[in-house]
Amino acid sequence: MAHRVNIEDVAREAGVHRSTVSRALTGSGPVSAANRERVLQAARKLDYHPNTVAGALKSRRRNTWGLLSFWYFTPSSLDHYYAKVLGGLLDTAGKAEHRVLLQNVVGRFDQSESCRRFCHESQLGGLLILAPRTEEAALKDLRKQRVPTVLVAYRPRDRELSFIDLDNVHASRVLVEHLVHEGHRRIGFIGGELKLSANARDRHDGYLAAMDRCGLALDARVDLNRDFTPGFAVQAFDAMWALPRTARPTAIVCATDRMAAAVGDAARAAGLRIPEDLALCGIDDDPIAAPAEITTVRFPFYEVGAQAGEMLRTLSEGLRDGPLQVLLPPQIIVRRSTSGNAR
Amino acid sequence: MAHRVNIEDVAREAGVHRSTVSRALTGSGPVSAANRERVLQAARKLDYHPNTVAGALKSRRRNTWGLLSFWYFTPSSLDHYYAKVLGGLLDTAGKAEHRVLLQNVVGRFDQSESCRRFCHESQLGGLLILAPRTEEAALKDLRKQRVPTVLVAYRPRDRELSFIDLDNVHASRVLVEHLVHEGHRRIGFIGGELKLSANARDRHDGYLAAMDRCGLALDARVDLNRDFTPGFAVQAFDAMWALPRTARPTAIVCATDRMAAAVGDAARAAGLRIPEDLALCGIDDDPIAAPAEITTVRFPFYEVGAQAGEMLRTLSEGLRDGPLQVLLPPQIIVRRSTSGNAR
DNA sequence: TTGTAGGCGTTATCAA
DNA sequence: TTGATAACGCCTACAA
Repeated sequence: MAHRVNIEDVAREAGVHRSTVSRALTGSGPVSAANRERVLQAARKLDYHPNTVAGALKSRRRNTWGLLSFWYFTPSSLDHYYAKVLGGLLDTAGKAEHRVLLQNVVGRFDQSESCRRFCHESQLGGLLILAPRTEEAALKDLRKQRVPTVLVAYRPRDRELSFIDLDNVHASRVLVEHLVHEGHRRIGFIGGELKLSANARDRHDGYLAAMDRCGLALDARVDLNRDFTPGFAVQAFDAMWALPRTARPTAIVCATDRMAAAVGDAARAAGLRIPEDLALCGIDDDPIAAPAEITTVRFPFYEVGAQAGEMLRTLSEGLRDGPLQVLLPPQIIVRRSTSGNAR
Repeated sequence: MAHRVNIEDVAREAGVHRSTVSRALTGSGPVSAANRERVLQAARKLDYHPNTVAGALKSRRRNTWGLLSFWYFTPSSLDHYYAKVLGGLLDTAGKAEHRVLLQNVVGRFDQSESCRRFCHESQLGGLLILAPRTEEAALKDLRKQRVPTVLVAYRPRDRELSFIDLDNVHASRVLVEHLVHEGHRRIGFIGGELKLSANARDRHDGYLAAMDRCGLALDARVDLNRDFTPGFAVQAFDAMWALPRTARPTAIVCATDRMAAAVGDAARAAGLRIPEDLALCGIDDDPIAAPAEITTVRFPFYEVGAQAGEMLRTLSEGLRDGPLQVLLPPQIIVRRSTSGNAR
């Protein structure tokens, strides 16, 4: 291993004591202008970069944030979501002069143990947890650690935990309102398993809330929920189209873009024109949505990461006592599947 | 800040000296069975996790790898690529008991300075650089640092640098051979700017090599290269279709899936059937390729990250003197756009 | 304004 | 096999 230049080398080069070098470079104390200049020159000449690891050890300042994920990097369209969240976090971390350390855990694991190990071993100043499913029991004893923790893209039942999540209720609400604005009155919904998935529930709740707010009647025959597969979506569409003409919806909100795309294909195969005979929209802004020209809502993943970082900063500076809880609204993207005028 | 249990606490609890605790936990020296047991119990009881930061400082062992990226996390389909590479790297790092530290630099920057700072400040044991374009000049003096460095998804001119990249030449070669196998003889190519982009050159080179190997004649009128935009792809297709009937290609390899999709739309609009009248393929396995049913090649991004990690390990253990240079071949995915039988 | 001394938590090197 | 001691590179009192 080559010799790494350290603070002592700079001190020798500049002809001062190492504590003067430290003060000059961190600005943590008084230094004469002449000495500061000498130190800066020496540092530049020797290409000195302070060892922040050692610095953190002494100063007990924790300038590293950890991102602990329980993620399967399989061929899945969700990977872009991971990357964008990370991008936002990295930007915020950079501005706050914090490093970001990653750990991914797959398979069987003890979430609580993973968190504690990660925090302690790496001396984290903050922890972000990115997991499709989070074991809340595991998180309870996390608060005993004094490491600020934020759950990303997961809304815990325990109201004492900080989290940032996407507002799925808002998503379907906005879509229904858009459809109403386009003149639709009979609006159907095709969604996921309400009992198992909080996402499915939220997206469905938004539909119900918007229908209610707009004064539209609900009809169980056009509000079908089972799972997020495109296959079910097509079945649901077929069932709706088997209804008497006047009972059929003129527009359908699907819980995902992939479901909407599948319904679109089936509808076209049945001779329907989109959006003239049937308007369609989905949720997620999946890569499939743009080429399929499906109206959807896009979640601000980058913002999730960026704000998660801000939350850590707020929490660690003790600016807030209680937990921080944020829901980010999605942005609607109108495409041809709901509007003849779009694009 | 709450008190963190340290090695001294464990020593007191176990009734031994802290150096015995260290030896017992790291296995770096002799410890009696009885004492080892006592130490392990005490550690478990106190929920002790060694501060790896302090340990690394003393032992001068560098157990952190850095991933330095120059990446724009913009709404781009390339983000899934970043995530998959990262996934592979994290898995390898986990197995090697290394942490992964991230840094992303956007905008104007001095790559050389970024690298040195990152390595030194964070005491990295290895550095991965993930950048669409890498300043090679900046990397030259990186070798003076004794930090093992691997360029990811970039093939430098300087043959002394270690890198891992995707085999773009192989990609188009495989596609041409597939088309020949399907019976095509007149195969066109639509690609990017050969002067500016190494990717564009490689993909074009593979086309030329495969045509040559298959004994097929080249025709400059059906080998058009300008840029990677779908707009250009459509122009190129129009130009090819303006040719005399016998000069037209029966199949076209596009340098990207997005270009292929655009050509497919234009061709269908012109009344052609895909693949009967025109076979089409692209490269990248872009999210658009599956729904558009376009034959393509998929690059093993996860493998890139995983192998990049292995390369760092090899380099840091000094198992190899020279640079490590790896090209990973893509995998062809046959879809309807080239084969009536596919799917 | 500067230098001295001590310690952050761990591991390495001794001597016992 | 164990314990004492000295680092690692830096920061932070405090004293000069």
